[in-house]
Amino acid sequence: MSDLLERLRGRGWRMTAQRRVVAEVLDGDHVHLTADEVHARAVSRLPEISRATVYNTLGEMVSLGEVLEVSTDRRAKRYDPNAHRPHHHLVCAQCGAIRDVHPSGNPLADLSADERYGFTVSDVEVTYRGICPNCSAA
Amino acid sequence: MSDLLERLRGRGWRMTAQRRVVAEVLDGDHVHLTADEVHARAVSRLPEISRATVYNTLGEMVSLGEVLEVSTDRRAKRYDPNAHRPHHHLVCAQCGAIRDVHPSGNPLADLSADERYGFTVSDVEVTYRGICPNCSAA
DNA sequence: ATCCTACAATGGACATTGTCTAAGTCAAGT
DNA sequence: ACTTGACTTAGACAATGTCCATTGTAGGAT
Repeated sequence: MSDLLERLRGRGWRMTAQRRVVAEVLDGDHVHLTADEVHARAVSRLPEISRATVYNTLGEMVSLGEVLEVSTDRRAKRYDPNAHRPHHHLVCAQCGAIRDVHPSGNPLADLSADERYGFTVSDVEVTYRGICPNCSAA
Repeated sequence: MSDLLERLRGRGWRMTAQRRVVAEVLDGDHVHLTADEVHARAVSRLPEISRATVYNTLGEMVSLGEVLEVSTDRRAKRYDPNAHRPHHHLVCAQCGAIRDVHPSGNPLADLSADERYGFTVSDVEVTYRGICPNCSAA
């Protein structure tokens, strides 16, 4: 089940109970938990795990490129284990639900040279906003 | 000079010294100050202005649609007085410098129906990241 | 010009998210 | 089983933002 855990193990990561739990909590599709949500779920499996460890572990997974940081709102960062398929995000403006999406165009090509102001542009991040089916029904 | 101030006045905004100063500080092109930066500059003109007032005033200008909130990093929100020309942002990953940009494509059209998961998509926000000329020289 | 009153400003407490540190603990190689 | 350096912990701290009770004031009414 845990592809993420497998990949991390294969990189000589020192495996600890805490790291295992964090990786397991984070695994899955369309998963975008905040650090404190990860911590809350981790605590239910390993009650003595500390907040700092969760933050550290998430940070390491990001550095290793196994997890992406997502900032769809300006509250907490969210962590996306689906790091190996490039994608953007669709966010419900009301309830905050997030889906991974794969738009067809390439926005990098849409930025002309004179709109780059001499920057070396390397990355683009696209966030779609709207209302999810649940919220528009209510 | 202050278009922003003019527009606000024209909406029956109750004009106070504090609001005037905030509007003046914020006016201009490629301006993207954080709330505390606005506060710092406001204080130099009106020493007794409080932080809460700056936050409130910025929030009201955003509600009135005269100023945009921009979240290019996950630290402080930034406020962009250029609310009447739709645009996206180009951010230096190193020093945080921000330029307004106007890409040619329409990313909304790039999101197919089956990638919308039933959402009513109304808006898209694009952030380009790269290194600015200053930082790449250094 | 002065008075009223609703709206605005103040300052300080509080909340949330995240970082840091010093000390204790443990995984994994030998 | 030892040893060691990496990991974990708890809690203090920092940055950003919100809230509330109190005080002040802009602008209309008199």
